[in-house]
Amino acid sequence: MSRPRQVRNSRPPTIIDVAERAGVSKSVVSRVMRGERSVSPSSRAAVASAAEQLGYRANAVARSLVQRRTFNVGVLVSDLHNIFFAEVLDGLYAAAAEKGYRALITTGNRDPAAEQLALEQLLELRADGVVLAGARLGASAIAVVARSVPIALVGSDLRLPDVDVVVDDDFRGAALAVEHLVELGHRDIALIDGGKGAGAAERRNGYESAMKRARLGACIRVEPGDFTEEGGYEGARRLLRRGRGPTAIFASNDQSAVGALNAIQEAHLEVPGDISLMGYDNTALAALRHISLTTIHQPRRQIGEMAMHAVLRRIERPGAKAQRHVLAPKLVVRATTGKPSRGVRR
Amino acid sequence: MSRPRQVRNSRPPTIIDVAERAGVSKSVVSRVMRGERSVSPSSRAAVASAAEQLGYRANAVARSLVQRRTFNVGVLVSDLHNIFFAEVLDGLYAAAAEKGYRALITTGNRDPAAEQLALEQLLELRADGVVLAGARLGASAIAVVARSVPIALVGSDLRLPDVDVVVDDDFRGAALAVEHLVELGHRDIALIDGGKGAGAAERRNGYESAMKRARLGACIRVEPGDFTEEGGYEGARRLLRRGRGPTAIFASNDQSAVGALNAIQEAHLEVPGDISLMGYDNTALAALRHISLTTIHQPRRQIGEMAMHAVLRRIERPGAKAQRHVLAPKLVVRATTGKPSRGVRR
DNA sequence: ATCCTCATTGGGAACGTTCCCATTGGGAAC
DNA sequence: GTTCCCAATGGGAACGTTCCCAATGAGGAT
Repeated sequence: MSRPRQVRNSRPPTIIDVAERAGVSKSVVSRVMRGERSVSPSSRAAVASAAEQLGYRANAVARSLVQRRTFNVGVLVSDLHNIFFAEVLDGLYAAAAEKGYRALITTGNRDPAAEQLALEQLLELRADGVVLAGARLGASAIAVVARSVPIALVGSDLRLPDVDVVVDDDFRGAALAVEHLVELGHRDIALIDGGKGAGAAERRNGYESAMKRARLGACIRVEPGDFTEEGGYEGARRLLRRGRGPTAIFASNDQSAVGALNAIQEAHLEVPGDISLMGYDNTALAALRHISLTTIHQPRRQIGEMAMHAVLRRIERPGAKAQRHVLAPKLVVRATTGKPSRGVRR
Repeated sequence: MSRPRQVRNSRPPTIIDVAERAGVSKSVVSRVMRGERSVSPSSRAAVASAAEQLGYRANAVARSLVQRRTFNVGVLVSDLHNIFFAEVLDGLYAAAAEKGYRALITTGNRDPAAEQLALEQLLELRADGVVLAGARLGASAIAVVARSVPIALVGSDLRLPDVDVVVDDDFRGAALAVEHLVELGHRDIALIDGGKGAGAAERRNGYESAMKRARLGACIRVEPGDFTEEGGYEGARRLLRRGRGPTAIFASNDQSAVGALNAIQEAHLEVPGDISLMGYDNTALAALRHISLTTIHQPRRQIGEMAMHAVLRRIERPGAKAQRHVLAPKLVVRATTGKPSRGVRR
């Protein structure tokens, strides 16, 4: 009685299988695979052909174990729905690839507990470094992790020891917006706030400070909001309801600007004829010709690149100090801003 | 002369360090960590406290090596900028977590060569399975990989052996759109095509077939497009330029519908008063109150869940056959569709 | 009292690499 | 012809787990 035929999807070939077929030792195969040069041309050819025939693929798991590093950098993104992070990820990827690392993305879906778990798993996988993009994680949790692995933050401006931070200068960005509107001749410039959202506080401060600098301190008006379309809509409605509405609205992000746009149209006002509108972030939304929103651009891709560079730098030089990197925003003028109307409004 | 003090950031603790401190063997520690129950309460407590004190974290790399599986499922996303995939990823994640796996995301940034490389790396990392979401990879490349690891496709409807496929029934979805418009009384319903985009061909076929079924075969008009805003804009402009324009435009995706919306407004036509407009995908764009686009919804999250389930199923039962899973789309009526105007147009 | 069972424990092999060190042999230098 | 050097090679240890098997001993059944 014969054994059942071995149907097993035979294990993937190892370095030893390749060595046998090529008639060399495993050391030689290893050297060829790693591209070392102290291998004779004939061995090299034999190994290459044997590997090809067997469909050999290096086992990164075994390699990571012995090298005690993975060349993986974990990226924890709070929210993949937020298009803002897509471009940050591009930068992250590109910078990692350039230095021979891979970026591994996970997400906690805006849930702090899930984020904590995801981070934990990244560490179990022995990621050489971690980038937290917009993480909702508590500062203490981050501080703990920072002791065991290089870590960089994007979006959240926490000041922790041994944690790199990459942020856009939101204070300056908001000032740019105000300056643009002032230059056009606006004085009654209202802000729709971002509440507790990332960067909201800085944007509010930037707005207020720029207004004061333009001697418009008396015109400061901050309407509550929350970075959502709904919030922008409600905020704008409240602003327009009051007796003397502003001639310009600066929404703290594009999303809420679009909401505001809606409220403005419902009030039968023209943009920018009757009222000017600005957003922040320069998302794809703002670029839609249908919306064509004047906004502030953050160098998203560059933010990603810098964050990755920061982590890689500290991976390769364990002693190096973490830093705070601040990037400059840019004004993007589109169709929603113009000179204030002198005529009747409302 | 004393040696320089050991400044080295001492290696992370291993199972052996924990064992020593707890006064048991490494086997016991391993058992506690894996939650096995044949461990005495006292040992369990000792191990737990030792691990806690040392800040021990299991090394997934070592575990994966000996178990010859990683509990990782690689997810290759063609484009993180495409919000469509965000929700698919949610489903993917949820389904993986539920079964004790993790999803690891990578991307090729729409570049086939980069995708190939990313896939290769996923396999080197020994992912137990792979999900390709909207991959631009060639069928032959996928077929090769499918021989060594369970793989599922989302978005691209390739029919390959040993490859699970999860797709929305785009044919049916397009028919839903046409039926909705016909019900409202439209006859001249034009399609703005999606070119070579994923699902475009099926949507076109669904449109044509539904038109014929409604005895409107003579009214079929397919305008070239490419799933972009620009393409939608140009397509709509061409449609409106002709003598007798359609009373309804069905754009093959939301993005191009927004472009079309723009062209319509430029032509000083009202939506839906003068002309009705539909999109496809029910993206966040369509939901903006400012746009409020009638569209076809794909069960994105469910698509992700099914793809992950398919892969996990074949990971756990290596013999299992791959399948093709087709999900049903849904009509979402918003503000851009209405009865055709009898009056003058243009 | 003796045997058996079962829960608990410990030790060693294995996973597939890389790294280090020793060995080999051929050619250059003397 | 001897010595030396260096390129090329091979073998073994190590990485940190899991898994398997053997050993131990307590307690129940006889």
